[in-house]
Amino acid sequence: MSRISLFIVDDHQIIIDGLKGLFGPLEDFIICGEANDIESATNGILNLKPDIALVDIRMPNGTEGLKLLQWVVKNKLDTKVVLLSMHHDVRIIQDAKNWGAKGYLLKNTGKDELFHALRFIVDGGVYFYEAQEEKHQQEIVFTPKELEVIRLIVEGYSSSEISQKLSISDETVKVHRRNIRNKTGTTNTVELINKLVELGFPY
Amino acid sequence: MSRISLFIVDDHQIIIDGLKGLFGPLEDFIICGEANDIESATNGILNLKPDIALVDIRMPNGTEGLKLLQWVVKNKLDTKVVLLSMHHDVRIIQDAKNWGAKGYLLKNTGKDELFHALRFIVDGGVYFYEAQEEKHQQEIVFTPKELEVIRLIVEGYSSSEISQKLSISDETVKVHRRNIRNKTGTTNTVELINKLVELGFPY
DNA sequence: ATATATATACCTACTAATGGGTATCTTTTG
DNA sequence: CAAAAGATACCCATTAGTAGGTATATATAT
Repeated sequence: MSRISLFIVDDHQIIIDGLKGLFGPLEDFIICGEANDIESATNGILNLKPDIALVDIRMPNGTEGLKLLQWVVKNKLDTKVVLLSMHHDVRIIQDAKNWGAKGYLLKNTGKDELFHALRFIVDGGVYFYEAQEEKHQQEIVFTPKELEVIRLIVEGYSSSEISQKLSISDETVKVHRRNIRNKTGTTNTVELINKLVELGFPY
Repeated sequence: MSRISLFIVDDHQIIIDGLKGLFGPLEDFIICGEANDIESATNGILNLKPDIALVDIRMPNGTEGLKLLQWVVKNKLDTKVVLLSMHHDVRIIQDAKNWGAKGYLLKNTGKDELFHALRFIVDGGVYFYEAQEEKHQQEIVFTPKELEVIRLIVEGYSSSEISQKLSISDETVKVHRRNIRNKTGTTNTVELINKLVELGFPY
């Protein structure tokens, strides 16, 4: 049986180098390529046809890891995409599952769990990190419309701008903002943004 | 000559594992310990007396790496502290230099530069990353008062709260805010925060 | 089917923020 | 010394955000 070929995509070179060091001593893995951005990644994956692409979700321009995932799926490539993230983000995990990712791992995952997950995925499994009921802070659930509003708030748009983009009244936007503040226990937009970061939201 | 002992502090286990993999094959380095938080780090450094502590600046509660640096310096330990960061942040680099750090490296530094820097530091040098005149966006310089105001803005305080904390008029705070917005080319607080993140500011 | 959740939109009232202006005082720099 | 930069504080006007209310329609779930 041939070695499992890995392609690593991360904008932080030190993580790529670190993963190389991690996988170097292993008999059953080989890192066949790497990329620091999406364009290089698509080229590399097309040419090298790796078994697995290990992709950092958060890159300079938002969740580009998801875009790469979508590209792989749309092009019907055999490469299995495994996403790496700093945070446990239920929404992104759901998106990733829906788009056909084979795994979602946190960057503070230990190497043994990483190896286990990748071998499991190559054998046809999927491996998604699930928070183990750390319900000391009960999960905040936003409605779909609230999520749309949140994404525009964090971009810096005002309520009237958001109302235009969503084709609703600015009064409605204000209601959504109020509900979002109440759900998050915050009293102004900056506090809200800090809370969202704390929840691992913007990545 | 004995091997250079390294102690790694990072809240992301995968980076620790990655660095272990990186240094594993090297004859002249040995990783003698690791920690995911400040308390474990102080214990480990006290007991193991490593030559170098490689410390992630940004941890869950702000720039804790700087706190660890200060602790090492205040306790007059022989361990040399080298800071790792995601961003090139002139203010933090200056703080780090003032507090006696021996180095400041970006996480997207390649492994060869990392090795070179650490050997250089062990030999008595210092190694601070300097942006190589990427003056396509000219550096934004904030006055000391503006920096105080910025740090309170990003915490979520209103102008009147900031005025109380700084014992100045809220009208003066508004002036500082206006000047800060003008310097950064932003028109509201959320845009400002996004700009600051882009500049690598809050870490 | 009735209750719940979601989305919509309005109301009032108040506070905060933004974008201008002028002016004074101090410190630093040439 | 004169000029520039920094910090202070006020003026004006307008927009934006916060905090509460009611109300309606629709879809979802018990």
